[in-house]
Amino acid sequence: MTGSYVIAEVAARTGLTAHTLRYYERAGLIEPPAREWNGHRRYTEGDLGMITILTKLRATGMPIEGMRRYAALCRQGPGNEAERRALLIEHREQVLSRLDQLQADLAVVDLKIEMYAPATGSGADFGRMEDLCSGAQSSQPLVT
Amino acid sequence: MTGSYVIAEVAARTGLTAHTLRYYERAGLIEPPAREWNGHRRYTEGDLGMITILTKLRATGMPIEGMRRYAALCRQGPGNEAERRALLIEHREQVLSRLDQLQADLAVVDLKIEMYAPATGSGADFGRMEDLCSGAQSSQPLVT
DNA sequence: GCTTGACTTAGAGCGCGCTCGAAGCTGAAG
DNA sequence: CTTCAGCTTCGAGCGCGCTCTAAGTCAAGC
Repeated sequence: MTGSYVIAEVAARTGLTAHTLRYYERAGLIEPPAREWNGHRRYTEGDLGMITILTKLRATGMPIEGMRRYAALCRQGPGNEAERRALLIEHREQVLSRLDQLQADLAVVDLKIEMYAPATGSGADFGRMEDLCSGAQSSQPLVT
Repeated sequence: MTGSYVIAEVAARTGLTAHTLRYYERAGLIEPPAREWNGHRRYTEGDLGMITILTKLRATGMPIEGMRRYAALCRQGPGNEAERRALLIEHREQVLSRLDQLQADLAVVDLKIEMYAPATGSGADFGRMEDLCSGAQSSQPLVT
């Protein structure tokens, strides 16, 4: 029947390790799930869903603290959907600008790759590498 | 005369700190630059170019070790352009697949955002959050 | 002459996100 | 009864990429 998983099953389904799941729980990202009589965690389908969305937030670069805040809102129950939404939207904005930056930086790498291209008909001669990237950087924290 | 910078100038232009520049040097990413009589580093225009491309590699998620390998090839001098190119191309592949994954994960977040949308004409009723993300994950290391 | 500030070195410390180890309990299999 | 696998807790350790401290040198300005 749908809806009861021991930690190893959740690990298998979410791609996290059992260790990480416990860590997330300690960190306040996950509701402490119900326990069996012997103390073993029993995760519900809903837990699984929450964990999954958390992994997506993590995968898109949200720091643990942000996840914690989102999880706190969810735990508060209905009524704060606007806040949750705002949190996610702000995160999305950040991801999008990270994506933009990433593509810009990658473009420079691409240019460099072309400079290394074995002599093609296009006659790409070797410019000096420093001509590639002039001007001050964005002085951002170099987030990945 | 273009082409002589003390460390603070390089820091200003690259967005790195002087500390980080020295660290990169220690780590084998940067050629130890020439020194003035008093021991102060003097970076050339070429150094600046190299550092800049390194920051692009870093910004696109290349680990220090990869940068070190690229820098080593560059330091070896001409003749290994194919190798450098291959290294950069492999990196590009990785960045591109990271971008894909990032977009996929972001799409899930977007979906979630829509679920939180204030009641629109489209009548988005609240599905259960776990319906969003079913199935096993990619079990990837959750790279950012 | 003294202070200030930019540089030098070696090496320690930190923040993040896990990751792992040790010791202990339980239930089932041999 | 023994062994094994899988869970439990607590807390330490780790890898990465910086980031900072301390102590020293030198040059210029007041």
